Amino acid sequence: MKLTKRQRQTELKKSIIENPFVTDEELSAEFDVSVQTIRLDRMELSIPELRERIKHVAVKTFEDEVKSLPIDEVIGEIIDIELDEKAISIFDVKPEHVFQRNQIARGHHLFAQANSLAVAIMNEELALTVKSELQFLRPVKAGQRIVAKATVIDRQPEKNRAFVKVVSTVDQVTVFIGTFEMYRMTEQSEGEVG
Amino acid sequence: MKLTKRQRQTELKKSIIENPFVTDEELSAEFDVSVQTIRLDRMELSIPELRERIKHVAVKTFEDEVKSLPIDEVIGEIIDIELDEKAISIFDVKPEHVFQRNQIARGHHLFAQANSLAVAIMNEELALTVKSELQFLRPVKAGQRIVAKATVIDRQPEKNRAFVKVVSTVDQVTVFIGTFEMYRMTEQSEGEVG
DNA sequence: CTGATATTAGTACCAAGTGCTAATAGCGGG
DNA sequence: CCCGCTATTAGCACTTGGTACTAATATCAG
Repeated sequence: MKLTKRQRQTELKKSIIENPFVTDEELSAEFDVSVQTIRLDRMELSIPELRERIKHVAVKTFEDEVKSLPIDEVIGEIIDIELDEKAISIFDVKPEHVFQRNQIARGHHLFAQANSLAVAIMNEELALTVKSELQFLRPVKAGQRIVAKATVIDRQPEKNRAFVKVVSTVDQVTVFIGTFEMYRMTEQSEGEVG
Repeated sequence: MKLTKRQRQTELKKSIIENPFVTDEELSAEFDVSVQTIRLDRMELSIPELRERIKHVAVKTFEDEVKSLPIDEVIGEIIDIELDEKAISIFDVKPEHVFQRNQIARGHHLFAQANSLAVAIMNEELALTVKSELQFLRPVKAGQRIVAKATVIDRQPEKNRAFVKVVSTVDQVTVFIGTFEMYRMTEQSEGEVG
């Protein structure tokens, strides 16, 4: 005996999920039934035709790509700054900043907020990050607001260096700590850093 | 005057890149030419038909999904991966990634590439970064291609930890080194990390 | 005015379907 | 053994979004 209708439909579903690019004709060969039977099965299971399945997959990923573009100019909004001393910025975590699977913010957004704040605090035309140590203490989820507070903890003007500590909190709970060794870039030495 | 052939083809290319789901008929309306002209244009530009374009997008993401890791959420493009061992990704630095004043890439892009590669290499549903140490050795400019190589240097399965080292180079010159302490997220402990 | 290029029109054909009708197969109960 | 039911198969017209090809027309430049 070939397979009961029910069994075949179960397997059909699996097959299509596993490989959405399969045609009715290929499925008809796989299950040794007519193409019409496959089509009836798809109808009963509400499985769309090949082209619609492909399109669906494509639209999904296309939208994902559009979403994953961000990280543009300034990350977060600076709400207070005293150059060379301290600065505060806020960053609202939105759906596009988190892992889809568990809604936890991806690390580079926390880093980006902290790092751009460290850059901003430098009273300099431009500053570059040289070294950094980070601790991701607690996961941050979509909908939460991260408050990052940066403080200049050490200055070495002769070496064009400054050290900045950034503590990020959500509802007064520390979620991230980063220390940044910053290089003050003056106009005569644009090329190298290390 | 409508548009020259050349102008139209340039715009056509843009239109299709922006929205690969557009049909020849829609394009013919957009540019006020016949469907045949659109088809000739596509031929000259070697742009495949709608269904092939959609399929291409779908196949791309489907293959990514089959590898079943958050590869679709990686910054940069993964060109080689051996789960739990090593991985390589490339990231092309574009104008939107650099400081306008001196064309140097912002640090968080280098971090994002390295960190997401560290996440991808973990053979795990989801991994989170716990700690990280970074060195920005040389500035990277727009137009350059960063090659990041990640290696798992230590595993502590009992603690759900792994240590990943990422070295990023431009033209064989090391520009960035990062070490990441990663937390393997298993289904029973979803909540806390620190 | 002649040629070359660009554009449009029209036909036949294809893949992978939908939607519909109709025929047939297999089996179980009375 | 026939009735009724479900399952399966077959066939046809039609759809989308094209390809491949031929032929006619438009436009412009020398």
